[in-house]
Amino acid sequence: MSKRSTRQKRAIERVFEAAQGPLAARDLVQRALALGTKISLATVYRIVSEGVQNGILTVVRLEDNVARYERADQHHHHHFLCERCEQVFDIAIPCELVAHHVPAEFFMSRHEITLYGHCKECEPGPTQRDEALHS
Amino acid sequence: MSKRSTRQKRAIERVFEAAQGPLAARDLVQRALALGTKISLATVYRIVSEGVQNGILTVVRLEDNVARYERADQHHHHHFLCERCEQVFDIAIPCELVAHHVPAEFFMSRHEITLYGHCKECEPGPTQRDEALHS
DNA sequence: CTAACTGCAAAGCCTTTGCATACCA
DNA sequence: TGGTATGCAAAGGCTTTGCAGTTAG
Repeated sequence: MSKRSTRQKRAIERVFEAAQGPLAARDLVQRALALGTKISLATVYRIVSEGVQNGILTVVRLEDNVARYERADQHHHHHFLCERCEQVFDIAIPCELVAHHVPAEFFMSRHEITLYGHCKECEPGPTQRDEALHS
Repeated sequence: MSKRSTRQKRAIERVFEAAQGPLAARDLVQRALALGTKISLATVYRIVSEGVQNGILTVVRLEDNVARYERADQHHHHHFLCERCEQVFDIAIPCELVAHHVPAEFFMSRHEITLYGHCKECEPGPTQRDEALHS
């Protein structure tokens, strides 16, 4: 459990409050910095790991292989990854029927639905990954 | 494109033919070895990368942060990750309605549905991760 | 004051890559 | 034989951890 309230923890809390979707460790560092609080990646990882253990945060892992974190106190939702700007957005999809189609030999504790594509701001074109490859 | 047929490539092909679900790089090495073909991790990664580029294979990334690969010539399906034995199983779930619930500001190119839980062989108990932590 | 926390740098895991060797055609 | 493919080891990206210095209470 968290014993002390520090500048860094308060900054991360504020960042999560303002967030529209799950955030990666480096996003958290940048946004904390934007709020005027310097914080290291190591500390971010320590804070979010504790948050996950406490059940305050959940981890979201999509295909791009970076862990993102979001507050656990939201109602159930799903995620959309824009493959151009690499942002993740929260999305709601009815999913009651998922549970009804699990074969009998499996015991499901939870599910994830993830959509991939691009968002409104991102016109069709090269992905950020492509850009990086050619720079 | 693949220019030559080598022992290693043939072994990996055979492994994929026998597979029941997506396989991680280290699984591919082990199973090729079980078929009597020695192969390095580097070569496995090169072979599957090429397969993905050619559209012969697809990548499956779940929450445990390892890339798994499977043949692309299967009809659409989803995945179940047993959090105990860390095996991934193919599963079919009707998903037509997913497309109907995408907000207008997103353009979806594909989706993933992933189930987490445990399989029949794995009784409830500590996960493999837990075991590793306490050994 | 002192236990908890932070930052830095090093290490770990998965994956990719450079380079010398092996091998298919 | 010539060029492709492989294996090893080193490097890269994300995440974790050890340790010394900092800070909350």
